Amino acid sequence: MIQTPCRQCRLRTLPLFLPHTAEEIALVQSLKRDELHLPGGHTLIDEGQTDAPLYTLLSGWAFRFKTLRDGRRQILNFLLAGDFIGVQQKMGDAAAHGVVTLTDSVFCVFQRDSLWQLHRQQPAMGFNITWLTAHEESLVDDTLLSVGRRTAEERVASLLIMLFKRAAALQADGGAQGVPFPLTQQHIADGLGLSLVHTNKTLRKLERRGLHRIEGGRLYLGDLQRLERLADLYGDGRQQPRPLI
Amino acid sequence: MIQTPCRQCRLRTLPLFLPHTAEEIALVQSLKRDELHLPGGHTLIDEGQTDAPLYTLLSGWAFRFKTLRDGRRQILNFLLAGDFIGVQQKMGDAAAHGVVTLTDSVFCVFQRDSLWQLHRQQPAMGFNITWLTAHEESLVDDTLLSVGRRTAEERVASLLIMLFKRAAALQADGGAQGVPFPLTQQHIADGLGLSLVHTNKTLRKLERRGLHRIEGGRLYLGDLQRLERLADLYGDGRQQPRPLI
DNA sequence: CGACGTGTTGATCTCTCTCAATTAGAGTGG
DNA sequence: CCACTCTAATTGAGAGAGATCAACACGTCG
Repeated sequence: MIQTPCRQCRLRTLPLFLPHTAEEIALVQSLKRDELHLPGGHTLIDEGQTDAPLYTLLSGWAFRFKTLRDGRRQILNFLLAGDFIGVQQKMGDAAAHGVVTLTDSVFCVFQRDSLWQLHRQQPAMGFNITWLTAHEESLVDDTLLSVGRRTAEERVASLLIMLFKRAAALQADGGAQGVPFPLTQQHIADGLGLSLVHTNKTLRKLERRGLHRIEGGRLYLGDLQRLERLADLYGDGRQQPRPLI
Repeated sequence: MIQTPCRQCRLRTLPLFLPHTAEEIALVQSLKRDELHLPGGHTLIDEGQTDAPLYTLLSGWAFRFKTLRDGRRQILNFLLAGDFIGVQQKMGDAAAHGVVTLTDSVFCVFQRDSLWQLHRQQPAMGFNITWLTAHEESLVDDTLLSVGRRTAEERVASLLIMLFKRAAALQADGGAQGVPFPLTQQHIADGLGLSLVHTNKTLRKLERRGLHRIEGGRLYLGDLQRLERLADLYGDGRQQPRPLI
């Protein structure tokens, strides 16, 4: 088990993340219990699990989801490097959603009371976590708007744009050569409240219009402007810097 | 303008809210800038507004929403007494959603850096706010599951149950005599991603089956068990105590 | 009393779902 | 090296849940 020291965390070098003091980093390091490597397609947290710790996604892709008894599944959002997992459940609560990996992933595992320790010992980090949590909610808000009020074409377009931008922000080249795209069409469907078949047809339609291309596990956007117009997405100054822990 | 002292806040007496120390309450009081009284149907925050302060809903009902350019509207969630408003936008950000009242409402207005002051001076409250924010996200998660994967009947049933439970928790009688229900069918439709007409037909269908009744601005549930089964809602230990600030 | 907001209902229409079948690629074992 | 199996993508056809269009009822209010 290779332990990455927080001080040398690859994520810290990205412009996306806030700088932190040595004390802050040392605190985070002291709370880190383990590093968990999972292959793609594996369960990190089961729906209803009661004892899930706090995680951070160090590398890879994953997603949060909920299901109905008969198996209908809704993906709540996709998780990329730097995202938090498990802030929701207070100690003792059942997880209200499951988490599954899309790719080989590495998670930092934190002890259960980390959230409290962080707040208590470094209020500035606590404040950032509140804000991060609120920001994650706003991602779900966006999806809810899509699923509730956009047509299939609009939904697919906006999802592609969102994922592209998030993934591009984690790359040095900013997505010039496309971004990794490990989702199957079933994941897209479950993320947008669509059926698999209709998702496929919609995707093909957009592709034939030259709006995007998915190939070899990578996503390339053809005409961002046209996609954004289709999705009714505002030019979008939303892409905020997200502090790491 | 009547200023309710936080120490005597009506909400504090409800079992729903956590106890707080005198220092905590004093701090909150010191950060409170104003009290805002709005009639029903009024805008508290415009979509895209950049300078919204932090609010707390002291009494009344409101909702958060987003719209597309052509006017399609999605209600993200309904706000009841005790809810926070505006944690999302960091200072300087544009509000990602609008907020409008459903009934005459009273808001506590807090200065912009309150969130930070709370974290800095009372980390325990900061921690609670993080958790509250995460909890609010889980409400949106629930709605997303509904809108993405439930049929119209299931959606309506689950919304009625959710609102009933939330409203009942704010009442002394726990909803035995029904709960206030200030939504129009258009609000329900916009909260569930349905059309107005179909919402009406679905509502009538459930009503004819004796599952609920809306009358004189109050909601009465006929058969909670049957409604929950219809909505595919789990018995639900979810109703957590929510700390007030 | 007319205008307006809200609720109700019937009649289409259509977007999306479901069912079914086919193709392609990756992996496995003989 | 080749059947065999599995998963993912693709496409057509028919069905259906929910949208849209249109009318009307009812209460409130200026």
